[in-house]
Amino acid sequence: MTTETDLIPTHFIRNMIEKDVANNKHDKLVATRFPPEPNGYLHLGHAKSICLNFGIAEEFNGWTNLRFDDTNPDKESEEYMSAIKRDVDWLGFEWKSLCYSSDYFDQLYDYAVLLVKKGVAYVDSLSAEEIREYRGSLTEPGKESPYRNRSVEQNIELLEGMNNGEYEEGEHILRLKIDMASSNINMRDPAIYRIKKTHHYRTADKWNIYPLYDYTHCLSDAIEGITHSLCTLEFEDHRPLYNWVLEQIQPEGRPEQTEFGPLNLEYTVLSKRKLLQLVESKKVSGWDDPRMPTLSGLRRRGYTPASIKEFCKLIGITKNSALIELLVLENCIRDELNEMAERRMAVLEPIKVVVTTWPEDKIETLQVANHPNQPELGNRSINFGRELYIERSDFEEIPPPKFKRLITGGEVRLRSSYVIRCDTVVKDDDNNIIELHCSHDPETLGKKPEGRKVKGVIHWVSAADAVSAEVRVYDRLFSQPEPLAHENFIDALNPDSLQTHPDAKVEYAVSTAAVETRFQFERQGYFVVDKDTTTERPVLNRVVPLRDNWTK
RNA sequence: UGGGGCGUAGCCAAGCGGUUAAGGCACCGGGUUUUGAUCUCGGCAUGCGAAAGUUCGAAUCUUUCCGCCCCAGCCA
Repeated sequence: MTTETDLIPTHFIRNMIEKDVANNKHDKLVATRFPPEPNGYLHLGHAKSICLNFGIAEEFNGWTNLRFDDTNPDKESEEYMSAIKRDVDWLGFEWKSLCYSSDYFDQLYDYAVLLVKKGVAYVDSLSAEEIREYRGSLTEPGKESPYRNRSVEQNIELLEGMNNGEYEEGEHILRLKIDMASSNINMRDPAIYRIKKTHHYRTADKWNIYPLYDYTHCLSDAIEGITHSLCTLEFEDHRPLYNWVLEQIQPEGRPEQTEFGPLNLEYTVLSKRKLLQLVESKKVSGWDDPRMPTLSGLRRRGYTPASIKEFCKLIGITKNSALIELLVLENCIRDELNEMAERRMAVLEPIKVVVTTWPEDKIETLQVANHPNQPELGNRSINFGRELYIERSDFEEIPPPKFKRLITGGEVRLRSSYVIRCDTVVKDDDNNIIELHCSHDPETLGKKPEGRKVKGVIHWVSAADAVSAEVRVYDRLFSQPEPLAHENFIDALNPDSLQTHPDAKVEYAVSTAAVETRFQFERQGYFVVDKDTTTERPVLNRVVPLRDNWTK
């Protein structure tokens, strides 16, 4: 007997939080936040963070804020914000408050003035290049800026001037006065405010200066009363700075940062910058291209929220930078759709079959189960007639070994229907197969044929009822398991990641389905109705093929 | 050659000094099957990056070594 707790895998962050709650830390409150910068669409890496942040808070009866870390108006936009909200919502998580770092700009500025007055922040007037030189290197300490010891009055005046737009971008910058010789480069007087005269979509033209991440993030966490600030490993080196700022300012909240390993997935890239590059260079149709690892791409591909959450649960939370096999993701949606999706038949590359033993105008309506193991999903009617379509690849004149489908003179079962035998192959002048003339055995409907075994079963659609559709078969976006290991990841793109079947034949019951309806096309895989679909012409995307243990 | 992390099977991942090192995926083999699917049964680390050491006892503690990742944005 499995219990709820058996299903929740344990990990170091849950262990830590359990301990915190047991020790009455933060009054037993677990408050987290998901803090994306609105500079791109959310992807699977974010899904991992979303599931962790929202999931763990939910488990401990706490709450989670959705916070837009909007401190760099050059790269951010409202389009990204609404896409992010839509995606988090689609996954099924509810945020307690919708927050914006920009809502704290006044407070952040007051804190900055406070730091200047305390003598732990100063306005530097070195150029960006000089600052880089002064910063030293990984092995050499940095040296102090000549502007480091300006008086408080001077610093305040300069800071106000920066804020009032009296200086150009790059002329001055506000830095923390920490330690230019620190072995941790983040502590070598990090910049906390830069002049940027960009219009901000929320604060308009109020500010000429914008705060930087290290300064903004910890304070935003504190202001919101976040208890557990969970982020990825690359911020580990920033934790001392996170704590330093909070100690200086002593805001009410005492959030603590904990880092976990990022998600890497084979045959894809999980980096907003890289994904943006794919979008801008038109290598994909957009952020929601079904090949993209974005949540909107996965959604269009046919993935469900449950399948993505299941994936996040399976991969676990550790401090390893795990590289997950693609099939783990694929199995998640396969398993769900195997349970849920109604079966249909569709022929992607049709070849016509004429059942010569079937009367010209006879139509037989067959009742077919929508699911082999779930009778509650009911039946549907499909017609059998003299002319049918079968898959071109299901017929071979010269069959390879162990071929279980149709061959000249051979028999095969038409799924849910009769056994047919191929008598004649009709070809055109160029030796292309035009159609197959077959005969059926009327004694084989719902019965095994007598005196012989027919081992193959193939799918089909009746020509009279078939609806022409466009079926898009997607494959992995990259042909290399680690695209970023290449000089240029663009070179690792899979040229065959999309194969379109413009004249597929689907049974009628597919053509009436709503966008996002998912089916299993028997023997082939799972497919979803795309938003490009029209009443005249259904468009379907392949989510994932069925498992295939025989080809290799 | 500075700092911060990480190394348990092909891929994830439990394990926190005490029987034969959880589990999942993949893989291999058997059964069922009108989807070469599903389902089902079984197999799959004398070994925990390596080497020393502590201990009656080590994946777990110590030391050294090796490998991989991150950090020198006025990005987040």
